[in-house]
Amino acid sequence: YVITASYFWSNRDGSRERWDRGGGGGRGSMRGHSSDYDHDGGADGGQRDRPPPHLRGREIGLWYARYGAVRRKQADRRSVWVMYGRKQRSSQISEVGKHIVNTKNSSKLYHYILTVYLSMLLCLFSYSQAKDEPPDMWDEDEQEEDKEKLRIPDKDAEFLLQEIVRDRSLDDYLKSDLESKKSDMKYKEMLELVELINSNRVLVVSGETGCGKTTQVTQFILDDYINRGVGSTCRIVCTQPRRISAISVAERVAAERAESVGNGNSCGYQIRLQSRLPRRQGSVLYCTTGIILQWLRSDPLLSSISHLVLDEIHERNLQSDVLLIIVKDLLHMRDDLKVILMSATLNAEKFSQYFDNCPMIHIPGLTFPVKEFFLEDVVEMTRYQPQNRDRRSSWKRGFWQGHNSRPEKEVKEAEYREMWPCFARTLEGRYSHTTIEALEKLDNDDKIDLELIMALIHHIVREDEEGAILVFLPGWDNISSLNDLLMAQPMFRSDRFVIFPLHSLMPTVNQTQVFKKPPPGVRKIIIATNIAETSITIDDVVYVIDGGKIKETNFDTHNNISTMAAEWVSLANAKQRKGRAGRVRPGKCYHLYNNLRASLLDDYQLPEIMRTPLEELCLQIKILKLGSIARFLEKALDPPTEKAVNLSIKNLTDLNALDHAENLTALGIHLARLPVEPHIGKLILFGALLGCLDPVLTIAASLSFKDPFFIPLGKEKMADMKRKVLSRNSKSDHLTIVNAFQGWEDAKQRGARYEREYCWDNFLSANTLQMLHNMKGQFAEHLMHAGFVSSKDPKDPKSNVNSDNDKLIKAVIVAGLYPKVAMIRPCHSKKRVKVYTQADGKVCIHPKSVNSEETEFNYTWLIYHLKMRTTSIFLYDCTEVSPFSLLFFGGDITIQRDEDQETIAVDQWIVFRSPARIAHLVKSLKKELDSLLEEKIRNPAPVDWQNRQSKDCAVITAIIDLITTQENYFPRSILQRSYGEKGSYIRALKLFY
DNA sequence: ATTAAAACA
Repeated sequence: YVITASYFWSNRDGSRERWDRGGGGGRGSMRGHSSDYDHDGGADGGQRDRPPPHLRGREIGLWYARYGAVRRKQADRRSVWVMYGRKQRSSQISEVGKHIVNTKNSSKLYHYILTVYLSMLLCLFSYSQAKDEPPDMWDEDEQEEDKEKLRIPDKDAEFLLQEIVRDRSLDDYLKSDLESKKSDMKYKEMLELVELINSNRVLVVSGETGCGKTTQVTQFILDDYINRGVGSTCRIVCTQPRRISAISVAERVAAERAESVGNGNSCGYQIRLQSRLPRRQGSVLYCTTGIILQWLRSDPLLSSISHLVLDEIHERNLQSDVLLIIVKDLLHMRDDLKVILMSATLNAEKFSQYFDNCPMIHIPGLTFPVKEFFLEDVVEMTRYQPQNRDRRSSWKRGFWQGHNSRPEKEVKEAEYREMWPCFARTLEGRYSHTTIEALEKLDNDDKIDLELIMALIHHIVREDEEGAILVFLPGWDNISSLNDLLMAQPMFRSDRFVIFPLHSLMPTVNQTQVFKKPPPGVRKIIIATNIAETSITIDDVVYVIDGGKIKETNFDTHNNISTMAAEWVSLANAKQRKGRAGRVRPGKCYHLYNNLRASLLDDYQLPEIMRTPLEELCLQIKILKLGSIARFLEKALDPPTEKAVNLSIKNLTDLNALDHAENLTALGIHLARLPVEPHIGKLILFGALLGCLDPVLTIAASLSFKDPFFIPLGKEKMADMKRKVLSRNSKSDHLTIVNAFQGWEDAKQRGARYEREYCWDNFLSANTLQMLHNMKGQFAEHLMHAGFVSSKDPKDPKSNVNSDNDKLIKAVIVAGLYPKVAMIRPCHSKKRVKVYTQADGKVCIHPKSVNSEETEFNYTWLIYHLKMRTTSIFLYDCTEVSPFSLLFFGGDITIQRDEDQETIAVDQWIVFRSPARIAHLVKSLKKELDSLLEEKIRNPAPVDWQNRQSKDCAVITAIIDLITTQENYFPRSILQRSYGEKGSYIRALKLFY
């Protein structure tokens, strides 16, 4: 059963506030007079639900009357057709009530459509559009408001100083208005939604962003409980995919309820390391999905929760998919739990089917209409002629496509090629010949045509009204090129334009400037990645240029490697991008792909659970005691492949986190408890055991979150240089971060001014550094609870006796990240060294790494964390490590004679030449260390560094001494010989001494 | 054969 309701509450409160302040452009209340009266803008534009401030007395009443009529007309018009289901199939609803509508699977499924009109809700709930901006922008806005007031003192004075005389007609109007709201049928119908929730255990609520489901549904439930006098039994938790949205939604809801967030009020939020909790009973909590997954560890039934609302599940994040599996099982154990799933319209049905065809209710969004154009329209209107390109790009595409794309994509591509001639014929007559020719040319190029985007921007600037332009591109490269192209033209350099590149690595993501509406006559152009699809919302965008591509990571199980490549967007992406143009007024969206391509786009991107390594998830499944990993994951909405699951289990077994019966080992339990992936967890444990906690936690935090460096556009080389300086010749990206972090701590201690200066000078993000700092605290707390350290302070001296020992820190990185090892082979003919891994053969050090141009290494081995295939296989971060660190903290040691050489090898492939006598000594010392570490893992206790007699201390200090001083005993390791074998290039390297 | 998508405990 599908139940469809239409709500007509004002969803544009946010835009109203903006217009009030805007003054500059469009139909602002400050400047509009008559225009506020004859109000098509009342529905589509400026003022939404309050009369303009310059109206007086009776005029206000008249305004309300008129405005109400316009709203109702709008509501009627919109309610006639409710878009429903995939591919814009629509179901007609002729009247309020229940109708049976036939949908796709007509033989199986009939849908009840219940329409609920709630147009008057706008009076009861002041709702405004959820925004995802960082909170700091609000401060800016308040300043704006102040300025605005100063600028137009007479208007304010007029409002303030007017004489108040009793106006009986207004009195009557106000009274009847209030009563009609109270008794309105439509308000009662709102209660039907609540009843639907009360009478079903699972409900799918579908609606586009901007329909208000996130802020309203939770409040409906809560208020219903309170009204029925059972408010104390209601405890609603609503999950959000992003930290910022959890906070901003909680703030909005609190504001609607005239309360502050948290403080034991009715609404609060909780995200990692930050919370403002509401009262325990009769409240709504917004939290990130990960929070719930953590709760499950202490309360597998979530027994105190009455309603679980999962928002934005259509995004198909790893965590929300996992929570869905758990919730589905949880319903068998908790018959009093209510689950509300909130999704975009496009695939809401799928969630309903997953929960045994649970009821669905649809809430139409009320964003402004956005006119869509496709490539053929864009070419026609710009009369664009593509340049002939050299053929190298298509050769390269062909070369990598087989490697980087999923097979389904290739099938789609073939289908596209096959249908192209037919499609081209349908264009004839409707489009000019030059356009069709241009389309054919464009079609043979896989790259996004930035010249075309330039032409389109020119066209918009020339022909269209004012309003910001947002361009979606897949990555840095494109953003940078388009920025250069624009900046090459004097027109765009003039003060009539402001251009913001937007990318997670660029400092612009933190600038409030980006969100501000520019002064009149100035056009804002934003060139962004998909960061502007969901994470960053810029309200005044009116024109969206959708480049049509998006970078997607994937996991290639065949070659066992993560990949990233630009792919065609999904329909969901395209829809989301389009929606970005309709936030303040009707907008336009230009898709840079043709209609044939559009018809072949996937509905959605592949769910994350099918694209990512699953090790961490497997540990979570085990610690939550959810049974067999494979059987659990089979229950997913879209299960990962068996191969991917088995690979993860194998990796965990190799890591000694799981035994062969798939049970958590002692190590596995510790790793599962730490909120990081298993390799990072191991890194953290070793940092604690070897007395270099603080720097190692910095590395762990950075690897599991992100590194704190910004890269300003156009200053890439400068940023590289700054990192190189901070590396202090450590030949390590990881120690570079430690140095940067310590520098920040020192600067911060000297004062806020110095902190700012330090971050600015070194291209560092203070926000990220602060987050890393907080995460370190969380890790240390875990370690203390587990018993590995005696203090929850990462900087406690007892945990940091060896923290100044860089060689030891590098060895700890080996202990954590092994077996992610690469071999360096100096290349004398060329500038750069060559790097190999066992499984991939030749790889490259990513140019961002401080080691990318390094030629003088002390050792021939690197340890890395992130390896990904893009145009080549890159190691994104790496640290040079010594043979002893590999011998002691790497895998199994074998000693053998190999072609008249006595050798010692780690896991058979990291081979060093060494006399058998020394090799056996190393092996037995390693054995001591292993048993000591195993004992420590079984019975965690801080190492007693004071008592040199204790066995712990003796073994560990011996090894630390060896690692620290080995150069004094052994000359530099030298590559002696290497030979290739099937699949793996290099097998042997020998330590010469 | 020189590069960077997003997000979370």
